[in-house]
Amino acid sequence: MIKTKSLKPTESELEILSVLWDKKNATVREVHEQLCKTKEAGYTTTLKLMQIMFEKKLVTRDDSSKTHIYTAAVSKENTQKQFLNRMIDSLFAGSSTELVLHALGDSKTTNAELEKIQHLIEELKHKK
Amino acid sequence: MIKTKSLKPTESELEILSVLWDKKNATVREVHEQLCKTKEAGYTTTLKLMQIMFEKKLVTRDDSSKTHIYTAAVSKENTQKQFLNRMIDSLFAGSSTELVLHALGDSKTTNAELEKIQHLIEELKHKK
DNA sequence: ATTGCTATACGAAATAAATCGTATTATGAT
DNA sequence: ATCATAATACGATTTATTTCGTATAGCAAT
Repeated sequence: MIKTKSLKPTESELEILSVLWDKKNATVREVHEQLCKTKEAGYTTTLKLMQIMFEKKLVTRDDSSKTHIYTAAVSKENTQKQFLNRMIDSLFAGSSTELVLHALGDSKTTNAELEKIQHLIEELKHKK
Repeated sequence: MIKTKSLKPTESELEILSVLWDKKNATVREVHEQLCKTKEAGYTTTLKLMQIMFEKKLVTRDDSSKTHIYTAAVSKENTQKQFLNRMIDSLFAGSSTELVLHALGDSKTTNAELEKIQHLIEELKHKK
């Protein structure tokens, strides 16, 4: 088992990671443009954030040319898992089922999606 | 629709809320004892936190006697919903299905629980 | 080479969260 | 009434996070 020194991205870092997951890799400017669509932020703020993330090793970068190119260093899957688990522990008494019930109960999930979930559940049941 | 001025509890505040949800109401000491089981913290730290939560109206309290009695002022359900939504938005591209798939895929959910979820899904499907 | 543009580096201020020490006050037992 | 105990109040410090101004450097066009 790999020691995944659980680095916990902050909210802002998460936003940046999302962009990087989406684009595979991007410059500070590209990330910044993307963020601006939803929130208000100065360019140097984004830059600083990404530099800090680099120090924390949340991202890597290619600095061979003047304009650096950033890439997420943590996988979306692991990060999702990490947040999910934290949430399940702190809010759902450790029961992932409770979380699922809430997530579904609330939402306007389409039938197609519900069926997708049903399939997964069938698989899981048989795997036991 | 009630204006749910989205108060966002911090991690520490969430831990305290959990105790209150569990116990219905409790003194600072009771909350503190509970927290100590899992983490390290000074009594006055817990006290201060709860005082701040009182100012933020995350909790109410009965201060008619010297030892105040605290009660959660936000419901577990709403708080769960709020965090779930935030998480779905920021990490699962707005797709609650994706979140559910992850939550289930990862875990050692029992068959009984899986069936519980299946029932809910059936209900949801027919409600359309 | 100088100018103008765009980038990074870096420090420092502003804000938010968590922690704790000390002062004060209420209450019950002597 | 006095004392000991246990509670709250509150301010100060520390740490984390976010924000941004300013300095500096690369690069292309003139």
